[in-house]
Amino acid sequence: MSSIKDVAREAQVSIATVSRVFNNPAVVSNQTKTRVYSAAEKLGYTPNFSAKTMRKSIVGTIIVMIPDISNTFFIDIVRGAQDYAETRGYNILMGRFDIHHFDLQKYIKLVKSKAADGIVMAIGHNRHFAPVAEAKGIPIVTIEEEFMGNPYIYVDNFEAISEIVEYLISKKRSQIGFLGFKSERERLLAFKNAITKNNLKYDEELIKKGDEFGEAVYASAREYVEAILKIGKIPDAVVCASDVLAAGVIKWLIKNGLRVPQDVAVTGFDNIEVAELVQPGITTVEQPREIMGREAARLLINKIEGHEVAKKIAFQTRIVVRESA
Amino acid sequence: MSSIKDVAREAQVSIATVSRVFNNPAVVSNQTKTRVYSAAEKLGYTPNFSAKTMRKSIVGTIIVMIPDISNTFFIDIVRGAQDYAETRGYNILMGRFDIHHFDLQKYIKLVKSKAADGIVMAIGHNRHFAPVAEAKGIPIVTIEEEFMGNPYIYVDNFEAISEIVEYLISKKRSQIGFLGFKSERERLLAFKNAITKNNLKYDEELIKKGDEFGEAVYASAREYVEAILKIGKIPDAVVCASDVLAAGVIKWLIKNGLRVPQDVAVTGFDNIEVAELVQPGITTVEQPREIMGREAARLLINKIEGHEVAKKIAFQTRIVVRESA
DNA sequence: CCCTCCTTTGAAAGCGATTACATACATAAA
DNA sequence: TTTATGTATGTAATCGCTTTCAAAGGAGGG
Repeated sequence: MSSIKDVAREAQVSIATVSRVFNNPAVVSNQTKTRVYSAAEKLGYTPNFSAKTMRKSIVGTIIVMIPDISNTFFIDIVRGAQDYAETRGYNILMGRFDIHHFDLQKYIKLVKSKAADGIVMAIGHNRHFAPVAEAKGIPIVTIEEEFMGNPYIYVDNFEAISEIVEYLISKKRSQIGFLGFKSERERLLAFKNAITKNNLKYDEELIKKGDEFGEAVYASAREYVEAILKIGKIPDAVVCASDVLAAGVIKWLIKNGLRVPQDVAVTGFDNIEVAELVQPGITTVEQPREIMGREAARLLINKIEGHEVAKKIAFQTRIVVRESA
Repeated sequence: MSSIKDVAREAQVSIATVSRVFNNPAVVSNQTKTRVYSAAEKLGYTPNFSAKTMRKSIVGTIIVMIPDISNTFFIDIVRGAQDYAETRGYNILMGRFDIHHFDLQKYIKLVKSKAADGIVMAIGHNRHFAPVAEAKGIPIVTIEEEFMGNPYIYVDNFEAISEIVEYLISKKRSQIGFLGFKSERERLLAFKNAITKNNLKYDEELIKKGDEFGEAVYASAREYVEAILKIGKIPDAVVCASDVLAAGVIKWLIKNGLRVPQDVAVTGFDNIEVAELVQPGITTVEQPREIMGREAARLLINKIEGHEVAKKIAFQTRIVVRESA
């Protein structure tokens, strides 16, 4: 590939002038500018990225880390972040973490070595991270959970779950079960709180906290339905901590001859595509995922560029009513 | 941040020695090595990425471009690519293209400017790309479709659709409809071919090629079901070009009082999570998505590193039978 | 004891750009 | 005409690292 030197020679100017043409065109005369442009064109010149960032302090790349679940929830966050990053001239490097890949250290290293400028960690609720000494001083923004005092974006789970429970109560449901993963503990706490606040019975037998990761969604829903069928205690509503769980529960209820929502109402969480695709459609809680991604990117980039940023930003959820409840 | 110079001073050696310790430790004595290591540790030294790649020809980053649909199909490809890339020490830069973001040029530029080494384009079937002059000479591997003579990974849609049609015939279905997007034209052609090959009637009224992008899945399925209901010609099976379409079709059939699969069998394509979550589960065609992603990354990285690579690699699909057919 | 060879290290060039500083020339002000 | 000011360009230092080449010192062979 041709370098700035080649262009300089071709255009018969110094390399400084060539550099100016691309970075500060205002200061160079029109005549030279055209000479340089056509030389660059002729040689197919593209400025070398590494050389540039070696002199500049900002690289123009941010890392977005998401858990390794094929969950549209996180994908939308990435999309939002990317949309925004683009407008500020930043690229997105995909990061990942799950039980198998706990690579925070690796990404921190990428930032330290100036391969990227900072990290958005889409943590997900109640996945906890021990502080990492090396992470100090590098720009980080998290989603859903605080991490080492860095800014974060979140939604109020307590309020959301509370709303959905109250919605069910308004529909005359009184025996309400809950299904979620352990990692969604906050949603369970919120559920417990909402139940007792409204003077309903918090029935441990109708509660299940799955232990698993990723693939286990389907099995977990099935086990839940089979368990309540076995003890013969059928709730008139089930609050699920995610839409996929809700879809699974609906599937197994119907398979066992129960009607949704007539016999059992089911609610989800997240409002991903699935919620609309299944029959009956799932009543769920919508979180502004893309916007959360955007905001995370915005905060991060502002931080990178040295501006003062908010400590935390909360977003409102919204109940989307479909047929399942 | 501290540089190689600082470490050199701290360890009382030359910068050349420090560099050797990190790149070619075999040639330096144990004594010096330990001195350098502890100096590096003490100063929190991380080699600067840009400086390094300015001297080396390989950056260690590949771009994976996917269409901007929240489709787990593409996400799995990215995951596969990332899994593999990691083992070779490469990172993934997220690229994107859709009607709104046709940014191939931008990514090509990233490669030309040595911010990345090459591109995996997860094109998707029958999305066509006009050749791009600038793309010449840069390492590219595509998925599902050939592009400018570059290597590509694909599955045989013809065979897959043919198999699914024959499976339906074996289940005594004879009036078979098709629903797909325009972009899935090859699957439609394959469908047509399979129908006529088996001496069934290819009935235009039972075929719908949606025009839309992204969000339109749900509406498209609904329109299809309403259309066949209106003309009163109910097929005994519907082949859908994707699982989300199939889920939508099932939903609307059930809503209109039809039974799946008793009245109408429905098949999908891709075997994404949804296929298992809905009731009835969707009989579909599985593509080895992650593996395709891996292979794409492998081909690309080999190409980047100057090895000879295959021209194209085909993968086998597999029918996953569930309840919907 | 001298010569050769090997191991270990340092000096310095160069990768491709940005940018502070200097210079040259033209123009406006005195 | 002389001086001050501004515009356009060039020179050279610098960013952090890799790598070639050379040199120093020790070990082994004759």
